[in-house]
Amino acid sequence: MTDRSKIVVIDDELEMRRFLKHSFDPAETEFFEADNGVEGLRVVARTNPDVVLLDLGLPDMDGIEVAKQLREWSQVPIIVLSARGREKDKIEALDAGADDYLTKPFGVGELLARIRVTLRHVSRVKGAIVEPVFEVGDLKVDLPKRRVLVNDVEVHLTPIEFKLLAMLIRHAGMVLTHRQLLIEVWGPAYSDETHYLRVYMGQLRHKLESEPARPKYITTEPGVGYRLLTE
Amino acid sequence: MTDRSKIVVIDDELEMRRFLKHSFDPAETEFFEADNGVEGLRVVARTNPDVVLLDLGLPDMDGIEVAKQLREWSQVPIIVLSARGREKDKIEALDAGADDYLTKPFGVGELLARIRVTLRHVSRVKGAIVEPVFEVGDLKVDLPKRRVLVNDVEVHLTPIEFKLLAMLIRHAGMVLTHRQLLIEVWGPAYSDETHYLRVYMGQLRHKLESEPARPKYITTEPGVGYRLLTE
DNA sequence: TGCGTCAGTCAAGATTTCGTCAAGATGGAC
DNA sequence: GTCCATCTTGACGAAATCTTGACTGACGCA
Repeated sequence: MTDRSKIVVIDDELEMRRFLKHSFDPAETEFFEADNGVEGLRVVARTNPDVVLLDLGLPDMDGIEVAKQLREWSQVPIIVLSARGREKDKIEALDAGADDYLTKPFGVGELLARIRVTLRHVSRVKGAIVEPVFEVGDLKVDLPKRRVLVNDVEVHLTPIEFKLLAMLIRHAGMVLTHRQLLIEVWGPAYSDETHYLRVYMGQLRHKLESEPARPKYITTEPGVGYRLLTE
Repeated sequence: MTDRSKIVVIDDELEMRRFLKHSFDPAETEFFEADNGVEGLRVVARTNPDVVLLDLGLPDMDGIEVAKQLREWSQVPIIVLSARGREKDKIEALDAGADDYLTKPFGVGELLARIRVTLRHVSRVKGAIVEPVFEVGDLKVDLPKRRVLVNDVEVHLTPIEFKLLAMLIRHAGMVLTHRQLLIEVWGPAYSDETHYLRVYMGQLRHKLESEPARPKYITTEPGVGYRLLTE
């Protein structure tokens, strides 16, 4: 971490953003802010920060939803800062992909210490970062914007199709087993519904491949799963 | 994480240990306990757990000290469970190497959610750092990605072929008996079907060796089994 | 030499898994 | 309520994989 750490704060309260801004040393930290969820996602996509501080009570969308959407294309550590102190909220946030949960009001010292912890994790993980824009052949996928282009023409994907494709992209080049895909996209209760995969892989190929019957991108590993080719 | 997760609890209060023990599903979790710091360090060393739950108020040494000593040789995630709620304690613990800090009393649900978060980190790190790519001669095998290259050209293996090769690689250089291979790949009921091995070793050689009739990699140990040469 | 055992090769079914199509079922917007 | 996009489910031919058996050759041994 030779460079300054980049931090994004997503919170609608101006005072909270100011308070946080003054909690960091500008010599060590680049500070970005957003006052709603949509803007927050955009800022994260643009700045590729080291940590995201996320408030749950946003004007346009729930913070949990922001965390989930972020997790579809980014591994950035998310620390939730919330006035909601109920256990249920914490569990939900953590399971949605948050890395830590602090209940307001909190001490600056503790926040900084918890940020240090997450940065420790990141430095261990680095190398597993995924570019937010995936490109191979005629296919371009901008995960944060949820846009898919084939030959520079936008293609519409349904929610499940997109989730499937995002999962394949996050592990591009690797074989993902039927089980892994089903659990990640449909949930643990669906881990045996391999038929869903056949149907949806077919739909994806139909939308993305020039020759769906002879796929260039999404290949089948018979008896095992599927793989997205990287070149 | 096919196996059960291993959890070590270091806490001097018997009730707390019992409470925690009953919070986990024994089908998913192996549970170890220690009621003081020295014993705790020993248990961690012996069991190599996935998570450590650490109380700060131990009879023989301070929990912070336990965390520091642990960090000298282990990366295992540490979640501190403490009655001390002061910010100073939290900061100290987190900077000593703890990954999270929960103030007693806490809800089981939240604890479990935070454990899930740390396990998520671990599995990410494991996948990122360990790179078990096997290489010998013209043959490259990336087990996690399930990719096999011969002369940098990808070769497709069927599920059984891949399982066989993976088994050989995990024990490269050693002789694996017919029995061992059959039990591992086909299951205990097939331990006498040596004919399967002949057929599949033939197929593997055909796909991997330049001269299948005079194999460089997969050699036969007559009457015993097969061996994958390492150089 | 003749016999039995073991290993390797080949290929024909048998079986499992895939891809495709399309008809309901579902659920949200209006 | 209707309409629309999406998801779920079933049916069936195609493809890949697995199993099985027949045949060959190598080797050791009586």
